[in-house]
Amino acid sequence: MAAQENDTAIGFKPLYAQVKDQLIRRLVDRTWQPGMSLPSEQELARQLSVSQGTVRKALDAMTAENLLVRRQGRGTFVAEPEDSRILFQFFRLAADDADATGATGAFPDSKLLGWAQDTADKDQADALDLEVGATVWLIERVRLLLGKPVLTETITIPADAFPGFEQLTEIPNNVYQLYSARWGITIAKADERLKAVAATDEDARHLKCELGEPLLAVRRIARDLEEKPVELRLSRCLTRDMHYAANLR
Amino acid sequence: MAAQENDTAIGFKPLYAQVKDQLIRRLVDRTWQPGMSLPSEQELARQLSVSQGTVRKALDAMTAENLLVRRQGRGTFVAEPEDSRILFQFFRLAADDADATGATGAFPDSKLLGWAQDTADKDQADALDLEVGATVWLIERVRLLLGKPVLTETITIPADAFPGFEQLTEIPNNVYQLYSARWGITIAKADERLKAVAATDEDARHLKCELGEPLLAVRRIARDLEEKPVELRLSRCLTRDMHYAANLR
DNA sequence: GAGTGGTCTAGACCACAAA
DNA sequence: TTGTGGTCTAGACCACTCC
Repeated sequence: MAAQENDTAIGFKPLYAQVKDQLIRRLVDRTWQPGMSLPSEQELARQLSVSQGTVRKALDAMTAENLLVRRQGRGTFVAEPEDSRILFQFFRLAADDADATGATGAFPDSKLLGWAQDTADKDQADALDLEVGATVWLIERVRLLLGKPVLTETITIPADAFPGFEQLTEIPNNVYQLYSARWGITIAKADERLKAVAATDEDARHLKCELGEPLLAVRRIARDLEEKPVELRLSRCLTRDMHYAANLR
Repeated sequence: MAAQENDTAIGFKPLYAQVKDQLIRRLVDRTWQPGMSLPSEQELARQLSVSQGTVRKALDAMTAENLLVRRQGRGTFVAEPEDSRILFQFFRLAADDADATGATGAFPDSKLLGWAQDTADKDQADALDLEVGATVWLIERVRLLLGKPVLTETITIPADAFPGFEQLTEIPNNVYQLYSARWGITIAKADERLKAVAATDEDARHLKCELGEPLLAVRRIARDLEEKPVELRLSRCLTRDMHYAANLR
Protein backbone atom coordinates (compact mmCIF):
# COMPACT_ATOMS: atom_id res chain seq x y z
CA MET A 1 0.00 0.00 0.00
CA ALA A 2 1.00 3.62 -0.54
CA ALA A 3 3.90 3.46 1.90
CA GLN A 4 3.09 4.66 5.39
CA GLU A 5 5.95 3.19 7.39
CA ASN A 6 5.65 5.21 10.58
CA ASP A 7 5.97 2.46 13.10
CA THR A 8 7.03 4.05 16.30
CA ALA A 9 5.47 7.40 15.50
CA ILE A 10 2.39 8.27 17.50
CA GLY A 11 0.32 8.50 14.34
CA PHE A 12 0.61 4.82 13.57
CA LYS A 13 -2.45 3.17 12.09
CA PRO A 14 -2.88 -0.45 11.12
CA LEU A 15 -3.02 -1.14 7.41
CA TYR A 16 -6.75 -1.82 7.31
CA ALA A 17 -7.41 1.56 8.94
CA GLN A 18 -5.24 3.23 6.31
CA VAL A 19 -7.16 1.39 3.62
CA LYS A 20 -10.43 2.53 5.18
CA ASP A 21 -9.19 6.13 5.15
CA GLN A 22 -8.30 5.80 1.48
CA LEU A 23 -11.72 4.40 0.62
CA ILE A 24 -13.49 7.13 2.59
CA ARG A 25 -11.45 9.67 0.66
CA ARG A 26 -12.96 8.29 -2.52
CA LEU A 27 -16.41 8.73 -1.07
CA VAL A 28 -15.60 12.29 -0.05
CA ASP A 29 -14.24 13.25 -3.46
CA ARG A 30 -17.26 11.62 -5.11
CA THR A 31 -15.19 9.13 -7.11
CA TRP A 32 -17.74 6.67 -5.83
CA GLN A 33 -21.21 8.11 -5.50
CA PRO A 34 -24.26 6.80 -3.68
CA GLY A 35 -25.68 3.75 -5.44
CA MET A 36 -22.51 3.01 -7.40
CA SER A 37 -20.73 -0.28 -7.03
CA LEU A 38 -17.15 -0.44 -5.82
CA PRO A 39 -14.49 -2.57 -7.48
CA SER A 40 -14.38 -6.12 -6.17
CA GLU A 41 -12.31 -6.98 -3.13
CA GLN A 42 -9.70 -8.65 -5.32
CA GLU A 43 -9.47 -5.61 -7.55
CA LEU A 44 -9.16 -3.21 -4.61
CA ALA A 45 -6.52 -5.43 -3.04
CA ARG A 46 -4.53 -5.30 -6.25
CA GLN A 47 -4.92 -1.52 -6.61
CA LEU A 48 -3.81 -0.87 -3.04
CA SER A 49 -1.20 -3.63 -2.89
CA VAL A 50 -2.63 -5.28 0.19
CA SER A 51 -4.24 -8.63 0.73
CA GLN A 52 -7.92 -9.28 0.18
CA GLY A 53 -8.36 -9.91 3.89
CA THR A 54 -7.13 -6.42 4.73
CA VAL A 55 -9.49 -4.84 2.22
CA ARG A 56 -12.30 -6.92 3.64
CA LYS A 57 -11.65 -5.66 7.14
CA ALA A 58 -11.88 -2.07 5.94
CA LEU A 59 -15.04 -2.75 3.94
CA ASP A 60 -16.66 -4.54 6.87
CA ALA A 61 -15.98 -1.60 9.15
CA MET A 62 -17.49 0.82 6.65
CA THR A 63 -20.50 -1.43 6.24
CA ALA A 64 -21.00 -1.42 10.01
CA GLU A 65 -21.05 2.39 9.83
CA ASN A 66 -23.75 2.33 7.17
CA LEU A 67 -21.45 3.85 4.56
CA LEU A 68 -21.53 0.79 2.31
CA VAL A 69 -23.96 -1.97 1.52
CA ARG A 70 -22.64 -5.41 0.61
CA ARG A 71 -24.68 -7.97 -1.29
CA GLN A 72 -23.46 -11.49 -1.73
CA GLY A 73 -23.08 -12.41 -5.36
CA ARG A 74 -23.61 -8.81 -6.53
CA GLY A 75 -20.96 -6.56 -5.08
CA THR A 76 -20.32 -3.70 -2.67
CA PHE A 77 -22.27 -0.46 -3.10
CA VAL A 78 -22.14 3.05 -1.72
CA ALA A 79 -25.07 3.46 0.68
CA GLU A 80 -27.87 5.72 -0.51
CA PRO A 81 -29.94 8.06 1.66
CA GLU A 82 -33.23 6.30 0.88
CA ASP A 83 -36.17 6.97 3.11
CA SER A 84 -36.16 3.56 4.74
CA ARG A 85 -32.55 3.74 5.87
CA ILE A 86 -32.65 7.36 7.02
CA LEU A 87 -35.85 6.60 8.88
CA PHE A 88 -34.31 3.65 10.67
CA GLN A 89 -30.98 5.29 11.33
CA PHE A 90 -31.90 8.84 12.25
CA PHE A 91 -35.56 8.96 13.19
CA ARG A 92 -35.90 7.46 16.64
CA LEU A 93 -39.49 8.45 17.33
CA ALA A 94 -42.02 5.65 17.21
CA ALA A 95 -45.62 5.12 18.13
CA ASP A 96 -46.03 3.49 21.52
CA ASP A 97 -47.75 0.49 19.97
CA ALA A 98 -45.01 -0.16 17.38
CA ASP A 99 -42.29 -2.73 17.98
CA ALA A 100 -39.11 -2.30 19.89
CA THR A 101 -36.60 -1.64 17.14
CA GLY A 102 -37.53 1.98 16.84
CA ALA A 103 -38.86 2.05 13.31
CA THR A 104 -42.13 3.81 12.77
CA GLY A 105 -42.86 2.15 9.48
CA ALA A 106 -43.80 5.41 7.82
CA PHE A 107 -41.73 8.47 7.01
CA PRO A 108 -43.27 11.48 8.73
CA ASP A 109 -44.84 14.03 6.39
CA SER A 110 -43.67 17.60 6.52
CA LYS A 111 -45.55 20.86 6.55
CA LEU A 112 -43.09 23.59 5.63
CA LEU A 113 -43.50 26.74 7.70
CA GLY A 114 -40.84 28.67 5.84
CA TRP A 115 -37.17 29.09 5.18
CA ALA A 116 -34.97 32.11 5.30
CA GLN A 117 -31.42 33.36 5.53
CA ASP A 118 -30.09 34.48 8.86
CA THR A 119 -26.84 35.04 10.72
CA ALA A 120 -25.52 32.51 13.19
CA ASP A 121 -25.84 33.26 16.87
CA LYS A 122 -23.35 31.94 19.41
CA ASP A 123 -25.18 28.65 19.87
CA GLN A 124 -25.50 27.92 16.18
CA ALA A 125 -21.95 29.00 15.48
CA ASP A 126 -20.57 26.72 18.19
CA ALA A 127 -22.58 23.78 16.95
CA LEU A 128 -21.57 24.20 13.32
CA ASP A 129 -17.97 25.36 13.78
CA LEU A 130 -18.73 28.78 12.32
CA GLU A 131 -17.98 32.36 13.25
CA VAL A 132 -20.76 34.19 15.03
CA GLY A 133 -22.57 36.18 12.38
CA ALA A 134 -21.83 33.74 9.55
CA THR A 135 -24.63 33.33 7.05
CA VAL A 136 -26.91 30.33 7.62
CA TRP A 137 -30.18 29.03 6.25
CA LEU A 138 -33.07 28.28 8.57
CA ILE A 139 -35.81 25.83 7.73
CA GLU A 140 -38.87 25.47 9.90
CA ARG A 141 -41.25 22.56 9.57
CA VAL A 142 -43.98 20.74 11.39
CA ARG A 143 -43.88 17.01 10.92
CA LEU A 144 -46.90 14.77 10.95
CA LEU A 145 -47.49 11.09 11.46
CA LEU A 146 -50.80 9.70 10.20
CA GLY A 147 -51.93 13.26 9.63
CA LYS A 148 -51.29 14.35 13.21
CA PRO A 149 -48.59 16.88 14.09
CA VAL A 150 -45.92 15.23 16.22
CA LEU A 151 -43.03 17.63 16.20
CA THR A 152 -41.71 20.99 15.08
CA GLU A 153 -38.19 21.19 13.76
CA THR A 154 -35.80 24.02 13.03
CA ILE A 155 -32.92 23.15 10.77
CA THR A 156 -29.82 25.35 10.58
CA ILE A 157 -27.22 24.84 7.87
CA PRO A 158 -24.23 26.99 6.89
CA ALA A 159 -24.91 28.93 3.68
CA ASP A 160 -21.31 28.38 2.59
CA ALA A 161 -21.71 24.62 2.47
CA PHE A 162 -24.94 24.79 0.48
CA PRO A 163 -24.35 27.25 -2.40
CA GLY A 164 -27.40 27.99 -4.51
CA PHE A 165 -29.75 27.06 -1.69
CA GLU A 166 -31.80 30.17 -2.44
CA GLN A 167 -32.74 28.75 -5.84
CA LEU A 168 -34.72 25.91 -4.31
CA THR A 169 -38.43 26.13 -4.93
CA GLU A 170 -39.33 23.48 -2.41
CA ILE A 171 -37.87 21.46 0.44
CA PRO A 172 -38.36 17.71 0.16
CA ASN A 173 -39.41 15.58 3.07
CA ASN A 174 -36.07 13.79 3.23
CA VAL A 175 -33.51 16.57 3.35
CA TYR A 176 -30.54 14.22 3.71
CA GLN A 177 -31.42 12.90 0.28
CA LEU A 178 -31.38 16.51 -0.92
CA TYR A 179 -28.02 17.28 0.70
CA SER A 180 -26.59 14.24 -1.07
CA ALA A 181 -28.11 14.75 -4.51
CA ARG A 182 -27.63 18.53 -4.77
CA TRP A 183 -24.43 19.16 -2.83
CA GLY A 184 -22.77 15.76 -2.52
CA ILE A 185 -22.97 15.96 1.25
CA THR A 186 -23.35 12.64 3.04
CA ILE A 187 -24.71 12.65 6.57
CA ALA A 188 -22.76 9.87 8.22
CA LYS A 189 -23.59 10.27 11.89
CA ALA A 190 -25.36 12.49 14.36
CA ASP A 191 -25.19 13.31 18.04
CA GLU A 192 -28.39 14.08 19.88
CA ARG A 193 -29.09 15.67 23.23
CA LEU A 194 -32.52 15.29 24.75
CA LYS A 195 -34.32 17.38 27.32
CA ALA A 196 -37.85 17.81 28.56
CA VAL A 197 -39.28 21.30 28.04
CA ALA A 198 -42.61 23.07 28.31
CA ALA A 199 -44.54 23.89 25.15
CA THR A 200 -44.38 27.55 24.23
CA ASP A 201 -47.16 29.50 22.64
CA GLU A 202 -45.76 28.72 19.24
CA ASP A 203 -45.33 25.02 20.01
CA ALA A 204 -48.90 24.83 21.19
CA ARG A 205 -50.15 26.46 18.01
CA HIS A 206 -48.18 24.16 15.70
CA LEU A 207 -48.71 20.94 17.60
CA LYS A 208 -52.26 21.70 18.73
CA CYS A 209 -51.36 20.99 22.31
CA GLU A 210 -51.72 22.82 25.60
CA LEU A 211 -49.45 25.69 26.51
CA GLY A 212 -46.87 24.33 28.95
CA GLU A 213 -47.39 20.72 27.96
CA PRO A 214 -44.16 18.71 28.34
CA LEU A 215 -42.33 18.21 25.06
CA LEU A 216 -39.24 16.23 24.22
CA ALA A 217 -36.62 18.66 22.91
CA VAL A 218 -33.99 17.07 20.68
CA ARG A 219 -30.86 18.90 19.65
CA ARG A 220 -29.12 17.12 16.81
CA ILE A 221 -25.75 17.88 15.30
CA ALA A 222 -25.38 15.93 12.05
CA ARG A 223 -21.92 15.27 10.64
CA ASP A 224 -20.55 14.41 7.22
CA LEU A 225 -18.04 11.73 6.24
CA GLU A 226 -15.22 13.81 7.66
CA GLU A 227 -17.03 14.37 10.97
CA LYS A 228 -17.55 18.01 10.13
CA PRO A 229 -20.86 19.33 11.57
CA VAL A 230 -23.13 20.34 8.69
CA GLU A 231 -26.57 20.59 10.23
CA LEU A 232 -28.06 21.68 13.53
CA ARG A 233 -31.60 20.48 14.06
CA LEU A 234 -33.77 21.44 17.01
CA SER A 235 -36.93 19.41 17.40
CA ARG A 236 -39.74 19.62 19.91
CA CYS A 237 -41.81 16.45 20.03
CA LEU A 238 -45.19 15.60 21.42
CA THR A 239 -44.75 12.31 23.25
CA ARG A 240 -48.28 11.58 24.37
CA ASP A 241 -48.60 8.52 22.13
CA MET A 242 -45.01 8.36 20.93
CA HIS A 243 -41.61 7.71 22.39
CA TYR A 244 -37.97 8.12 21.52
CA ALA A 245 -36.28 4.71 21.28
CA ALA A 246 -32.68 4.09 22.30
CA ASN A 247 -30.77 0.84 22.45
CA LEU A 248 -27.95 0.50 24.94
CA ARG A 249 -25.41 -2.21 24.46
CA MET B 1 -16.21 -28.15 16.33
CA ALA B 2 -19.04 -30.11 17.90
CA ALA B 3 -20.55 -31.17 14.57
CA GLN B 4 -23.42 -28.98 13.43
CA GLU B 5 -23.70 -29.86 9.80
CA ASN B 6 -27.09 -28.39 8.98
CA ASP B 7 -26.32 -26.73 5.72
CA THR B 8 -29.55 -26.31 3.86
CA ALA B 9 -31.68 -26.16 7.01
CA ILE B 10 -33.13 -22.77 7.81
CA GLY B 11 -31.36 -22.73 11.15
CA PHE B 12 -27.93 -22.54 9.56
CA LYS B 13 -25.37 -20.46 11.34
CA PRO B 14 -21.80 -19.79 10.30
CA LEU B 15 -19.16 -21.50 12.38
CA TYR B 16 -18.03 -18.36 14.15
CA ALA B 17 -21.61 -17.69 15.28
CA GLN B 18 -21.84 -21.21 16.64
CA VAL B 19 -18.56 -20.67 18.44
CA LYS B 20 -19.90 -17.44 19.88
CA ASP B 21 -23.01 -19.23 21.12
CA GLN B 22 -20.83 -21.84 22.78
CA LEU B 23 -18.73 -19.21 24.49
CA ILE B 24 -21.79 -17.31 25.68
CA ARG B 25 -23.11 -20.56 27.11
CA ARG B 26 -19.99 -20.71 29.24
CA LEU B 27 -20.67 -17.21 30.49
CA VAL B 28 -24.26 -18.11 31.26
CA ASP B 29 -23.35 -21.25 33.18
CA ARG B 30 -20.67 -19.29 35.06
CA THR B 31 -17.81 -21.49 33.88
CA TRP B 32 -16.16 -18.20 33.17
CA GLN B 33 -17.04 -15.48 35.66
CA PRO B 34 -16.53 -11.73 35.50
CA GLY B 35 -12.87 -10.83 35.81
CA MET B 36 -11.62 -14.31 34.92
CA SER B 37 -9.37 -14.85 31.95
CA LEU B 38 -10.42 -17.12 29.09
CA PRO B 39 -8.12 -19.70 27.55
CA SER B 40 -5.95 -18.32 24.77
CA GLU B 41 -7.21 -18.20 21.20
CA GLN B 42 -5.00 -21.14 20.28
CA GLU B 43 -6.30 -23.18 23.19
CA LEU B 44 -9.93 -22.41 22.40
CA ALA B 45 -9.35 -23.24 18.75
CA ARG B 46 -7.99 -26.62 19.76
CA GLN B 47 -10.81 -27.30 22.20
CA LEU B 48 -13.48 -26.46 19.64
CA SER B 49 -11.67 -27.92 16.63
CA VAL B 50 -11.82 -24.74 14.60
CA SER B 51 -9.13 -22.39 13.37
CA GLN B 52 -7.79 -19.55 15.43
CA GLY B 53 -9.30 -17.08 12.97
CA THR B 54 -12.78 -18.40 13.60
CA VAL B 55 -12.34 -18.16 17.36
CA ARG B 56 -11.04 -14.65 16.90
CA LYS B 57 -14.10 -13.58 14.97
CA ALA B 58 -16.35 -14.83 17.77
CA LEU B 59 -14.23 -13.15 20.45
CA ASP B 60 -14.16 -9.89 18.53
CA ALA B 61 -17.94 -9.88 18.24
CA MET B 62 -18.33 -10.48 21.96
CA THR B 63 -15.81 -7.75 22.71
CA ALA B 64 -17.85 -5.35 20.59
CA GLU B 65 -20.88 -6.21 22.73
CA ASN B 66 -18.95 -5.41 25.90
CA LEU B 67 -19.09 -9.02 27.10
CA LEU B 68 -15.33 -9.46 26.98
CA VAL B 69 -12.27 -7.28 27.37
CA ARG B 70 -9.13 -8.11 25.43
CA ARG B 71 -5.71 -6.89 26.42
CA GLN B 72 -2.72 -7.35 24.17
CA GLY B 73 -0.03 -9.41 25.78
CA ARG B 74 -2.25 -10.37 28.74
CA GLY B 75 -5.27 -12.26 27.53
CA THR B 76 -9.05 -12.14 27.13
CA PHE B 77 -11.18 -11.47 30.19
CA VAL B 78 -14.86 -11.61 31.08
CA ALA B 79 -16.10 -8.04 31.40
CA GLU B 80 -16.90 -6.84 34.91
CA PRO B 81 -19.72 -4.50 35.89
CA GLU B 82 -17.40 -1.84 37.29
CA ASP B 83 -18.78 1.60 37.84
CA SER B 84 -16.89 3.20 34.99
CA ARG B 85 -18.17 0.81 32.34
CA ILE B 86 -21.76 0.71 33.59
CA LEU B 87 -21.72 4.47 33.79
CA PHE B 88 -20.53 4.82 30.23
CA GLN B 89 -22.69 2.08 28.80
CA PHE B 90 -25.99 2.54 30.62
CA PHE B 91 -26.09 6.01 32.12
CA ARG B 92 -26.73 8.46 29.31
CA LEU B 93 -27.40 11.56 31.38
CA ALA B 94 -24.70 14.17 31.37
CA ALA B 95 -24.26 17.73 32.52
CA ASP B 96 -24.76 20.23 29.72
CA ASP B 97 -21.21 21.50 30.08
CA ALA B 98 -19.62 18.01 29.85
CA ASP B 99 -18.24 16.65 26.60
CA ALA B 100 -20.11 15.00 23.82
CA THR B 101 -19.44 11.33 24.52
CA GLY B 102 -22.10 11.11 27.16
CA ALA B 103 -19.98 10.30 30.17
CA THR B 104 -20.69 12.26 33.30
CA GLY B 105 -17.40 11.47 34.93
CA ALA B 106 -19.01 10.64 38.25
CA PHE B 107 -21.39 7.87 39.23
CA PRO B 108 -24.59 9.41 40.58
CA ASP B 109 -25.15 8.90 44.31
CA SER B 110 -28.31 7.21 45.46
CA LYS B 111 -30.74 8.05 48.22
CA LEU B 112 -32.82 4.95 48.89
CA LEU B 113 -36.48 5.70 49.46
CA GLY B 114 -37.40 2.12 50.18
CA TRP B 115 -37.91 -1.33 48.75
CA ALA B 116 -40.77 -3.74 49.06
CA GLN B 117 -42.40 -6.77 47.58
CA ASP B 118 -45.37 -6.35 45.30
CA THR B 119 -47.30 -8.14 42.61
CA ALA B 120 -46.78 -7.36 38.93
CA ASP B 121 -49.41 -5.32 37.18
CA LYS B 122 -50.07 -5.71 33.46
CA ASP B 123 -47.37 -3.26 32.45
CA GLN B 124 -44.67 -4.79 34.62
CA ALA B 125 -45.69 -8.31 33.64
CA ASP B 126 -45.51 -7.48 29.93
CA ALA B 127 -42.12 -5.84 30.30
CA LEU B 128 -40.59 -8.70 32.28
CA ASP B 129 -42.31 -11.67 30.60
CA LEU B 130 -44.20 -12.56 33.76
CA GLU B 131 -47.76 -13.45 34.61
CA VAL B 132 -49.87 -10.65 36.00
CA GLY B 133 -49.76 -11.02 39.77
CA ALA B 134 -46.30 -12.59 39.88
CA THR B 135 -44.18 -11.52 42.82
CA VAL B 136 -41.72 -8.72 42.15
CA TRP B 137 -39.44 -6.48 44.14
CA LEU B 138 -39.70 -2.72 43.88
CA ILE B 139 -36.84 -0.37 44.65
CA GLU B 140 -37.31 3.36 44.79
CA ARG B 141 -34.42 5.76 44.79
CA VAL B 142 -33.54 9.37 44.18
CA ARG B 143 -30.22 9.85 42.46
CA LEU B 144 -27.98 12.82 42.93
CA LEU B 145 -25.18 14.40 40.99
CA LEU B 146 -22.87 16.73 42.89
CA GLY B 147 -25.31 16.58 45.76
CA LYS B 148 -28.28 17.71 43.72
CA PRO B 149 -31.22 15.40 43.00
CA VAL B 150 -31.44 14.73 39.26
CA LEU B 151 -33.80 11.82 38.94
CA THR B 152 -36.11 9.42 40.69
CA GLU B 153 -36.04 5.80 39.69
CA THR B 154 -38.30 2.83 40.32
CA ILE B 155 -36.73 -0.55 39.69
CA THR B 156 -38.87 -3.65 39.26
CA ILE B 157 -37.32 -7.12 39.26
CA PRO B 158 -38.96 -10.57 39.35
CA ALA B 159 -38.68 -12.13 42.81
CA ASP B 160 -38.13 -15.55 41.23
CA ALA B 161 -34.94 -14.46 39.53
CA PHE B 162 -33.50 -12.91 42.69
CA PRO B 163 -34.02 -15.45 45.49
CA GLY B 164 -33.03 -14.26 48.94
CA PHE B 165 -33.50 -10.63 47.96
CA GLU B 166 -35.35 -10.02 51.23
CA GLN B 167 -32.18 -10.75 53.17
CA LEU B 168 -30.40 -7.70 51.80
CA THR B 169 -29.71 -5.04 54.37
CA GLU B 170 -28.82 -2.37 51.89
CA ILE B 171 -28.94 -1.61 48.18
CA PRO B 172 -25.63 -0.54 46.65
CA ASN B 173 -25.35 2.33 44.24
CA ASN B 174 -24.44 0.08 41.32
CA VAL B 175 -27.16 -2.56 41.30
CA TYR B 176 -25.84 -4.30 38.16
CA GLN B 177 -22.74 -5.10 40.17
CA LEU B 178 -25.04 -6.56 42.82
CA TYR B 179 -27.03 -8.63 40.31
CA SER B 180 -23.78 -10.06 39.04
CA ALA B 181 -22.07 -10.76 42.36
CA ARG B 182 -25.08 -12.09 44.23
CA TRP B 183 -27.12 -13.83 41.54
CA GLY B 184 -24.74 -14.28 38.65
CA ILE B 185 -26.98 -12.19 36.45
CA THR B 186 -25.19 -10.18 33.76
CA ILE B 187 -26.96 -7.19 32.27
CA ALA B 188 -25.86 -7.30 28.65
CA LYS B 189 -28.11 -4.76 26.97
CA ALA B 190 -31.05 -2.48 27.54
CA ASP B 191 -33.80 -0.84 25.53
CA GLU B 192 -35.00 2.59 26.54
CA ARG B 193 -38.08 4.58 25.65
CA LEU B 194 -38.14 8.29 26.39
CA LYS B 195 -41.00 10.67 26.86
CA ALA B 196 -41.55 14.11 28.28
CA VAL B 197 -43.91 14.24 31.24
CA ALA B 198 -45.04 16.72 33.88
CA ALA B 199 -43.67 16.44 37.40
CA THR B 200 -46.18 15.02 39.84
CA ASP B 201 -46.51 16.04 43.45
CA GLU B 202 -44.16 13.24 44.43
CA ASP B 203 -41.63 14.10 41.71
CA ALA B 204 -41.63 17.70 42.85
CA ARG B 205 -41.01 16.68 46.44
CA HIS B 206 -38.15 14.34 45.60
CA LEU B 207 -36.49 16.50 42.98
CA LYS B 208 -37.21 19.83 44.63
CA CYS B 209 -38.76 21.16 41.47
CA GLU B 210 -42.03 22.80 40.53
CA LEU B 211 -45.21 20.79 40.22
CA GLY B 212 -45.82 20.27 36.52
CA GLU B 213 -42.24 20.96 35.51
CA PRO B 214 -41.28 18.98 32.41
CA LEU B 215 -39.30 15.84 33.22
CA LEU B 216 -37.65 13.29 30.97
CA ALA B 217 -39.28 9.93 31.63
CA VAL B 218 -37.11 6.95 30.74
CA ARG B 219 -38.48 3.43 30.64
CA ARG B 220 -35.67 0.88 30.52
CA ILE B 221 -35.94 -2.85 30.03
CA ALA B 222 -32.59 -4.45 30.86
CA ARG B 223 -31.77 -7.90 29.49
CA ASP B 224 -29.35 -10.64 30.46
CA LEU B 225 -26.96 -12.63 28.28
CA GLU B 226 -29.85 -14.65 26.87
CA GLU B 227 -31.87 -11.52 26.07
CA LYS B 228 -34.33 -12.32 28.82
CA PRO B 229 -35.74 -9.15 30.44
CA VAL B 230 -34.65 -9.05 34.07
CA GLU B 231 -35.24 -5.46 35.14
CA LEU B 232 -37.75 -2.74 34.44
CA ARG B 233 -36.57 0.71 35.44
CA LEU B 234 -38.67 3.84 35.28
CA SER B 235 -36.77 7.09 35.72
CA ARG B 236 -37.95 10.66 35.81
CA CYS B 237 -35.15 13.11 35.20
CA LEU B 238 -34.73 16.80 35.76
CA THR B 239 -33.13 18.15 32.60
CA ARG B 240 -32.66 21.79 33.44
CA ASP B 241 -28.86 21.54 33.43
CA MET B 242 -28.58 18.00 32.10
CA HIS B 243 -29.33 16.13 28.94
CA TYR B 244 -29.69 12.60 27.69
CA ALA B 245 -27.01 11.86 25.09
CA ALA B 246 -27.58 9.58 22.10
CA ASN B 247 -25.27 8.83 19.22
CA LEU B 248 -26.79 7.92 15.87
CA ARG B 249 -24.67 6.19 13.33
C1' DG C 1 12.27 -15.63 26.80
C1' DA C 2 7.62 -17.34 26.68
C1' DG C 3 2.96 -16.43 25.92
C1' DT C 4 -0.67 -13.35 24.64
C1' DG C 5 -3.56 -10.69 21.46
C1' DG C 6 -3.11 -7.63 16.96
C1' DT C 7 -2.16 -7.61 12.18
C1' DC C 8 -1.41 -9.34 7.63
C1' DT C 9 -1.13 -12.67 4.16
C1' DA C 10 -2.52 -16.43 0.77
C1' DG C 11 -5.46 -19.56 -0.68
C1' DA C 12 -9.49 -22.64 -0.52
C1' DC C 13 -14.40 -23.58 -0.88
C1' DC C 14 -19.18 -22.05 -0.58
C1' DA C 15 -23.71 -19.47 -1.64
C1' DC C 16 -25.64 -16.32 -4.41
C1' DA C 17 -26.78 -13.39 -8.51
C1' DA C 18 -26.71 -12.40 -13.20
C1' DA C 19 -25.91 -13.34 -17.90
C1' DT D 1 -20.77 -20.21 -16.44
C1' DT D 2 -18.64 -16.41 -14.32
C1' DG D 3 -17.83 -13.21 -10.78
C1' DT D 4 -19.15 -11.59 -6.38
C1' DG D 5 -19.11 -11.51 -1.34
C1' DG D 6 -19.16 -14.95 2.93
C1' DT D 7 -16.64 -18.27 5.45
C1' DC D 8 -12.81 -20.91 7.02
C1' DT D 9 -8.20 -22.26 7.32
C1' DA D 10 -3.04 -22.10 8.27
C1' DG D 11 0.76 -19.75 9.15
C1' DA D 12 3.74 -15.65 9.67
C1' DC D 13 5.38 -11.65 12.12
C1' DC D 14 4.71 -7.91 15.46
C1' DA D 15 3.83 -5.44 20.04
C1' DC D 16 2.92 -5.97 24.53
C1' DT D 17 3.09 -8.11 29.31
C1' DC D 18 5.06 -10.73 32.69
C1' DC D 19 8.54 -13.60 34.58
